Amino acid sequence: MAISTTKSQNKRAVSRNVVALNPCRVCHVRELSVCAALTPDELDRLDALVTRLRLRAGQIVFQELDPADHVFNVTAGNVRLTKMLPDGRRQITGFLWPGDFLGLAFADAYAYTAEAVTPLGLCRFSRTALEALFKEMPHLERKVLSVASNELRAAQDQMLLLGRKTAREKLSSFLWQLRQRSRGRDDTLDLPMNRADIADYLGLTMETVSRTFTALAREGVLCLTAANKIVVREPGTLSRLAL
Amino acid sequence: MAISTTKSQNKRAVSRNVVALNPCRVCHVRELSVCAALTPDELDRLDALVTRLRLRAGQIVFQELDPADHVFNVTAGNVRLTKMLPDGRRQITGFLWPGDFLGLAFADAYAYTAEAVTPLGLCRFSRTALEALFKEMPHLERKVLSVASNELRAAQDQMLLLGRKTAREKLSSFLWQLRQRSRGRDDTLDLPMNRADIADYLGLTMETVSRTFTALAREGVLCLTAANKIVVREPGTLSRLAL
DNA sequence: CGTATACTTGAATTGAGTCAATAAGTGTGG
DNA sequence: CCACACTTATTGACTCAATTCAAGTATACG
Repeated sequence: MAISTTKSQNKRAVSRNVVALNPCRVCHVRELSVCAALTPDELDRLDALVTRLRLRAGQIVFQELDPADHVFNVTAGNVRLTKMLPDGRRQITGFLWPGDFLGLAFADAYAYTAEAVTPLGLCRFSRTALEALFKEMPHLERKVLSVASNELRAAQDQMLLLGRKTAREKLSSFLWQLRQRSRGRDDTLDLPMNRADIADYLGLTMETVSRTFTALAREGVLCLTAANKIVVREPGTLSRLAL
Repeated sequence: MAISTTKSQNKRAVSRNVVALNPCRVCHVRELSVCAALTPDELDRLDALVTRLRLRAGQIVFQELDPADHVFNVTAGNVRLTKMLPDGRRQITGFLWPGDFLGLAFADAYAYTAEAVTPLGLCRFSRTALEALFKEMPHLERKVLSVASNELRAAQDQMLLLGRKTAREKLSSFLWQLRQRSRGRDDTLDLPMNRADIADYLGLTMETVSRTFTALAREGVLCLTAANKIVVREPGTLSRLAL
């Protein structure tokens, strides 16, 4: 009778005298996510509600205007959030990373489409179950409010970028943002998304993104060791360009 | 002994057997604001915490990076929320109207500057007092979360606008948005803000905004009866242009 | 009624986009 | 392991939407 650590909705794991590990307890992104607000016992409650999903790159988590029935936590991989105009012009409003919360929209329908940029791991919760949990765990609701408030701040920064920065400033800001997030590995950035995604995030074209990469590399600020691998050679210059 | 309806922190008004009106009870924007979530008794509690402020056009409510000690409700007039780059380039991330909530940022500092566009009426609450109220009135916290979620949706729409729409589409979207908000008066829009504000909201220059107004008027979509008074002549065309 | 402010219009410039051609990866099957 | 197809990224030449700079023209205000 081996202890399962990967299957969800494991009844045994929630029984009060089992010290052993339900998946939520050993979750490696817990401290990065809304779940950081929960006690071990509360995590057991949550574990009973979760459905774990795996998606391949390019698959859709949900589409704009779908009924907003679920919320998610990203456990692995990256998500892009996109909005489209009727003629196909696309804006990416954000990229998500492991630990990020997805589906925050207390409305009937999602306001954007969420797609897997890379192979993806997700924890899915029904909205109604989460809202029921809010009643018993006000600190969880507080945590979600603080997530919303952070997203709002990020959205305002992005409006400044989209409305007022040049192509070079936009790309520098983007790279600087990535560098801040992946505090750890020296100065090598891995870009999980392609040029078109970066362009649609920054309000540019793929060609302009490519040209700007080349220009920054020519000037010695960056070094492109591969299309998706970037070494920041002059962090100071990059941060100055990012404003 | 006349009943005061304008002075705040009126002890008499909160005593439980006074039927008469504390300012919150007769507030004409209550149903538009977070206060709509509160019962009359709860409004009395709130009334005891509020400071009412009047500002002149151009005055600053708070600045980016100020400690975020207060939250506000707009009771009259309009607010602009701005972010600046070091060299003075400005992005307006939103305009507020009577009933709107201001200061949503569960961080130490405000993420943007808030300025009066017109003469302004505000209700001010200390953040700590509000957060204490959350503990007793979870429906108030829920309401604030729903406000945050609406702002997030608006921010995403604005990112799509800034990143992907043309000048003509931007201005049409802006006017359409105003028309939706002021559902009521036929098709006359009053613009409280000047051309520079509109430009900084849409990621354009004043000149481009002005030229685009002229073009839309020349084509018969609009009529500019005064610089700040616009009659929408062809709402269908405008909505199509707005995408 | 003059002066400041806000808005409009014109002419010239330019940053980023479009269209088109290569180049560099990436994977597949022989 | 290589040849082929396919996708993704880069580069070049040209275009254009929006900006910049510079007058003008309303509008408001003491």
